[in-house]
Amino acid sequence: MAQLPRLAASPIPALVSTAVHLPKSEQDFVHLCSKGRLREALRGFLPEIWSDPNLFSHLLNGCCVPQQSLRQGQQIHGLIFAAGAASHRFTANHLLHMYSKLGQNGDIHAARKLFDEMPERNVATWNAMITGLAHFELDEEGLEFFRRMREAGLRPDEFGLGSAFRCCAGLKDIGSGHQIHAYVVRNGFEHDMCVGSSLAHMYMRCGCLDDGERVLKGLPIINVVSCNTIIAGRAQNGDTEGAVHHFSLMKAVGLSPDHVTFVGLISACSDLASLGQGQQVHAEVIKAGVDSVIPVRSSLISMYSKCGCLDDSSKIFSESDEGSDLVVWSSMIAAYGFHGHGEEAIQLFDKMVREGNDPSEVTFLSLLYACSHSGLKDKGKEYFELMMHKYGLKPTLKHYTCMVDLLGRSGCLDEAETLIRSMPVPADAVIWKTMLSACKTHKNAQMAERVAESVLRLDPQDSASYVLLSNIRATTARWIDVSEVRRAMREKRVRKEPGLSWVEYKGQVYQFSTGDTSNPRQKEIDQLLEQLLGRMRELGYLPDTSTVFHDMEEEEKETSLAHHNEKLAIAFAILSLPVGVPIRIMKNLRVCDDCHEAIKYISNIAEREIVVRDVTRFHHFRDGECSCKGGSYPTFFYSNLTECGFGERNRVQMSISDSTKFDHSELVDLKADDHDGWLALIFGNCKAVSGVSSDG
DNA sequence: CGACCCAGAG
Repeated sequence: MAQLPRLAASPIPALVSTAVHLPKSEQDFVHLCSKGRLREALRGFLPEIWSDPNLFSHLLNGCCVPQQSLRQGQQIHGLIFAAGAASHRFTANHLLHMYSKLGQNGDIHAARKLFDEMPERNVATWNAMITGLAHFELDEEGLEFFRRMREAGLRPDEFGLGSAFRCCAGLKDIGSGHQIHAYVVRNGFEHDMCVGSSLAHMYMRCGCLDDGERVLKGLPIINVVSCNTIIAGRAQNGDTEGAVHHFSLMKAVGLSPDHVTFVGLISACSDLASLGQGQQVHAEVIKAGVDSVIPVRSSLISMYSKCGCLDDSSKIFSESDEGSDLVVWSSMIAAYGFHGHGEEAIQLFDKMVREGNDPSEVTFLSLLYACSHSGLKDKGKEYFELMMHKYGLKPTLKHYTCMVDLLGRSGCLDEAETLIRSMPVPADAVIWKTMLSACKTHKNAQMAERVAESVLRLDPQDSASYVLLSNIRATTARWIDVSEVRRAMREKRVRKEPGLSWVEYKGQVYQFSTGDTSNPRQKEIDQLLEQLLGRMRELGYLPDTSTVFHDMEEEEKETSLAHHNEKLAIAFAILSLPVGVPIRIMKNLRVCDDCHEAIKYISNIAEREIVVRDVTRFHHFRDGECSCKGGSYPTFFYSNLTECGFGERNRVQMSISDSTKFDHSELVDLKADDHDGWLALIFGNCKAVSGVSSDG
């Protein structure tokens, strides 16, 4: 609980010492407050403030402008307390709102305490409390308060309704959403822009895109917020094309996109790992002048990292003048983790703490993830302790899963299992699956069998567990048990999601599925794979058939493995992409163990850099090593712009270089509205640009 | 007092 500052007789020296401008009128006072310049506001109005409690509301609003500290809000609270105005309902509502709205800096416990102690509550009181709970993602409690408010005989207005929908959205609780929607219709709030937008947002968050868009169509006008709702909604539901389409639509009707628009678009681009698209949007961001807005920055950092351009992430991070924003730090820590740069993630974390920022539980999650994926077991354990004991943060199931991953990966299987059994939250299927993959890595069949059963208790559809159980039992010749597993699979109608890989070539995306032979260059692909396989075997490669059902013939198993979708995609890429361009593959599942091993060999034999982005992370293969086992890693440079950004008809002289391999010039056209070209310039990879020449 | 947006395990 936040402590009130001691103040007694002398009023808050810290707040009044450095005033430079004295407000003369109440209007001045309000203006200064609204800009967050509270010291100056107070300095000129100190006498009056004691007798006019209404002035406090302006001060409290001033506490909520971005970049204000909780400390300052507490000081104002102290002042109000000293003035005896804390129980004034109007002021108290503002106070509640201040604690609720300071974002990460807020103090929802303080808000809650105030709420509980308030002698009388009106609709605004409840609204402020529900808004605060929604703000802190305490969605369940938020809805609970909404219900209590109605039980108390109060009629929720448009303010409370918006927050209630936000809670439903957070919980993906479409049931409550429907109920509150009915209340909205009955009470004539359906044409309110704010209610409508948050209602539409709720539907879209729950996956009901059409319902959401219908609500927005029923609103009296189209504005930036309603467009943003659609764009973000489509983006979150995987409809990147639709999001981009609505973006051009809103521009066509003359609405200027704001930073929220871009945040939605940028996340859409990282979901698709579509670098070219992301760069275009980045250029638009710069044009719109919102590139220094914090949420935009953090989503850009994340987008570039997810598209494989860690360098660009760190460039954006280092350009942040106020690198002090927690989310920006966390995004960068996560970006390092995503690429297996655990040491850098730790260094950044330490730096962040040294500069006086308190990490959140999300920061710790990213950090633990980074430790786990870089094999930094002891560091991970150290930070887990730090999180609980120094920062008093209660680990969530996600943190425990990270720790199980960390311990399991490094072979401490017993310790990992003990952690699952002793943690204060109930285990879910995911944490047992994590445990299972550790058992597999460290070849502990006995434990794996037990763990696989735990997984299946919680997720009867998990095909990997069935395959594993069946194979373990087959190796110990327990044939009766094997048929039992098969029967269970049939009964539960377990189906495996088919694995897919994608490669981008000349602006087109090629898709590959295992055993697929529909590619026009299939003959060449097969030949190349055969050649590669022969060479791989000479170098010591052995197919790993442990993930394939035991009852196939050995030869059949190997043929199946040899035509896994990722291998097909890589063969196609080797045939198509020019030498020196990194091969970038995207996958819908995790890269399988055999392919992971095989790609190491291929990177060596074909002398290619291969970057595989699977559902969880990046694998950078180079010279027979993968970054995820602590090896070296390549970085992306704009040398591959020709492949993923520039059209073929555009030409300008630019020379591209990096510190390692590439140093060459090429011709591309840089027109005034050539966003990619700008980006190359902005990122400084382009050393020189000569005059624009015509096509050909 | 308000809608839309940023970091996140496997």
